[in-house]
Amino acid sequence: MGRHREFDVDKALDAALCVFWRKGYEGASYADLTEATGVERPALYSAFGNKEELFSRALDRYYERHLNYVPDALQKSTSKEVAAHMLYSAIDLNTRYEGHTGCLNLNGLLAGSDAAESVRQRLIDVRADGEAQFRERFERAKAEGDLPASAKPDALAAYLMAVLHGMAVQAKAGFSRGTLEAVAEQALSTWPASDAAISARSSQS
Amino acid sequence: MGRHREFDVDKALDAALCVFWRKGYEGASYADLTEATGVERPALYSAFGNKEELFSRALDRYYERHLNYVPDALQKSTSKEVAAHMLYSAIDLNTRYEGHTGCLNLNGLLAGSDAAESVRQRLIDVRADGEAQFRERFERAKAEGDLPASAKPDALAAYLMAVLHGMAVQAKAGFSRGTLEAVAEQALSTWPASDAAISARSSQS
DNA sequence: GCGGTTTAATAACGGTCGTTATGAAAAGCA
DNA sequence: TGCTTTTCATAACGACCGTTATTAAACCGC
Repeated sequence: MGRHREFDVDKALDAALCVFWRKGYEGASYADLTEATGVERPALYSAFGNKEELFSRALDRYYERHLNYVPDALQKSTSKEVAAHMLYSAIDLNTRYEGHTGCLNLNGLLAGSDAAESVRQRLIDVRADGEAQFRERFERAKAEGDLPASAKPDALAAYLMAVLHGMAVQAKAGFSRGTLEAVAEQALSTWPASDAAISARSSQS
Repeated sequence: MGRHREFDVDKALDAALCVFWRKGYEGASYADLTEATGVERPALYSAFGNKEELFSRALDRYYERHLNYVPDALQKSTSKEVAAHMLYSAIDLNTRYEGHTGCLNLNGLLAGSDAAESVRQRLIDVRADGEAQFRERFERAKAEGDLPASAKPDALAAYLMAVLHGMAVQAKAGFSRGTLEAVAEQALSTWPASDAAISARSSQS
């Protein structure tokens, strides 16, 4: 007996998941959660427990619903296929939703409240500056023949930064799907050799 | 005229830098900053302005003092040397200080307050679980001959996750220097081929 | 319809956040 | 020594944080 619950627990959890995905754990306030879920705070507490438990539930659901390609990847017949499946699935996940890019797991360690938006933007800008330096450096290397003509300096710069910072961080910073795909290709291949080295190698065989 | 400043502005900024490095922007409170710097709040405000300006000053100093290997890397003669210099310098920076691992830039997007420590640990654990799955999968691939006997499954798993999450995130999660170095090696090479493919290639030449 | 039980919404709790008013202490100049 | 100026430490500010008492409303079995 007793009064019936008036909201859909699963839908509320999905809405909370999106909030955590976008703002991280600390960055997501109950004001955000009540607005996104349409459920008042005490109802969230009675349904999910405290904030940490709610986040834990959202994290579990994230792995069940959005990271469900991991088992598929693990079942591929070769390790390289496993890696490729993971990389391209992650790109898809990280860029599918415009509102919450990146990975919930990492964004929980990444994002802050709205009050820190300008700071985050500043960090993103500084990061982009660093990448631009490498892109320019690789453009120069390409002009000097250090890199083959087929080399994509922006993709190389993105790859190097991806190894430094991670693809999920790049997705959070608003990178395009195409850029992430280029990073994945580089991650699965080797660093390009110069045209001179290539011609030397082909003349050797 | 007027009273003289009783604390060293540079030392206070260095102390604040370490706090931001470890806890991120939002995660670093003025209670933390006053404790680390030994300077009371009003003095920090008069010397640096508000929190955002103090962080901006710390970020500038971080780039000047700790990321000063970037220009050196950019001056290397080949792009691969540039990448290698960056990768190994970053490993050194990310693991040099036990108190503030990783990268200040990323940790500003990563860390939260102490109250969220258990949540962060939870995320770290989940991340480690994901990596363990790939390590196990690569161990199986090694046993099946999909990977050569010289392959290091834990290094391969770390590499794949590094492409997904980034080296700085791994450093923040407490990874060893050796693991990061292995990731850098992988990032500079290609994915290992199976022993069968290697013998086929060598018999071809 | 009534009692017992569960949920709903309002409002408030103590605590901490970043920030600042306030008055005492120290320094240079007259 | 006084006067002015700057810095110092104490303490408080309003706002928001996560959390919860409190009270009204909705449901079930009788």
